[in-house]
Amino acid sequence: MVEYNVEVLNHYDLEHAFFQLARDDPTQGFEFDATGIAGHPYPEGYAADPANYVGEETMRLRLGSHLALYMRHQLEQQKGYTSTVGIATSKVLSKLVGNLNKPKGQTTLMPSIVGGADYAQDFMDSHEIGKLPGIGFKLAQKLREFALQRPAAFDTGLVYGGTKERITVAHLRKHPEFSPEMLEKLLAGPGSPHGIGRKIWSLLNTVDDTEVGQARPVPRQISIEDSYIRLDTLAEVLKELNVLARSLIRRMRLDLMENKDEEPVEEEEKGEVAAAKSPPNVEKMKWLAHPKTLRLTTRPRQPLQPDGTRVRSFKRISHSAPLPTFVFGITESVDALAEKLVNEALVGMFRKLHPEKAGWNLSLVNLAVTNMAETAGESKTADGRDIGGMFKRQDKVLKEFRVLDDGSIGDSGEDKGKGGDNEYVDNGESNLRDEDEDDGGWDDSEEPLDTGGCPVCGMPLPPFAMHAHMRFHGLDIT
DNA sequence: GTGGGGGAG
DNA sequence: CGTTCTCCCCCAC
Repeated sequence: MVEYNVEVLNHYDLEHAFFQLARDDPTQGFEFDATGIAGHPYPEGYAADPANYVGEETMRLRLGSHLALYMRHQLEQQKGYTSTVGIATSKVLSKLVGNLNKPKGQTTLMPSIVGGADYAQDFMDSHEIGKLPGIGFKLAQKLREFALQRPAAFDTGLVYGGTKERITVAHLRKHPEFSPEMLEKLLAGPGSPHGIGRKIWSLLNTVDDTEVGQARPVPRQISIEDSYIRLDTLAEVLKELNVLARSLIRRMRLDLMENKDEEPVEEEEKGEVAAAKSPPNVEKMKWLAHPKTLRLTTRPRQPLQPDGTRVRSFKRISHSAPLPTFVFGITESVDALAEKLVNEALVGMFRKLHPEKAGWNLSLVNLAVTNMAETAGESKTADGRDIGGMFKRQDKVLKEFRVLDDGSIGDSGEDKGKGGDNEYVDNGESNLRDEDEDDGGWDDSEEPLDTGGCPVCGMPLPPFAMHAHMRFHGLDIT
């Protein structure tokens, strides 16, 4: 999963981008370059009428769609990854519409504009409750029980997920007692997030103010686990702990180290190749983060019932301890470090978890390191070049270059230029540059764009708006 | 900081 | 499809 910092688009950036897309995108409706548009159909002629063409939300969604297309294109060109994207007014809605065209597609949930209809809500209403992100098996069962006024049956024999009942969001919302307070009573319990009732109520009403977070340079934890048909002797456990510890230390070296001068270990370098040649370039490698805590988790198998059946349990128990610092040693072999870790830490931890000499039988063992103390001096985010950067490099140009607008294009409510003639003021620079033949007009170079101007008219443009802008010039570059 | 619950992919 | 493995966040103590 790749996260981009889309939130860095500020209003000033958006105002310009809206304007570009508004006039450059001649399709003005459902057929702009997304693979899917979900929404009530526009009435005949609606999209062609300039009066209907200025909603900020619509503009933002169009911008988002173009940006998504651009990002997917870049991701595939530069990294070879295909991807699926959803574009909507919130994270949850984006995620849900993203399901409509996959793989290798994108779908935009357009705002409801027709006769007060609320497509987002209709869309939300149509989902089975357990399909919503954030509502897992446990919450879904409670909600189904509430809707049905009886325990929700689920496919016996199937251990996971499956339900016979289909309770939709609409079903729940229409329930006479449906309210934040009621949901709080139903769903709150020890350990559950505070205000979960209101949160779920909002979610079902398409209200979701979850922020887009920054991608982290290193994970919060690294864990290795294995499951077992039968694991009930200490000797076997020690052997498995050794296997897991070796694997964990290799993972730590792979994910938490980087070459001092070069950039982090390349993806292709990870995997077996790099693992095989550890410790690699001992002198050049340094830790990006030092986990402080070691955690051992097991999942004991339930004892047999009197009737001979076994209750399947997924409850885990764990014990944590400070991570011995010798595991960061890079001159010693992985095998030696693992052996030491088992003897000096894990055996003791295991005894805490399972004091009895026998009688237990483990179905799973997990080994994790957590509490990363990140090494200072690293950039805090994992992003390479963020989206904001594409705009910021153009700031100087854009500032001399205010789009003068009569207000019909998106109402920002802040410092609009005066005048009403929709005129661009050329800054005098012409920014002709070479185009690759096959990139659809997008700049695939690693270099920051120059001013990113249109080769025809010189107008500064964010790269992902270039494609639409060329169509505006009547040049078919697809 | 530790231990457990719930969830996502 | 169901299962396994990994990772995430939240909370009480």
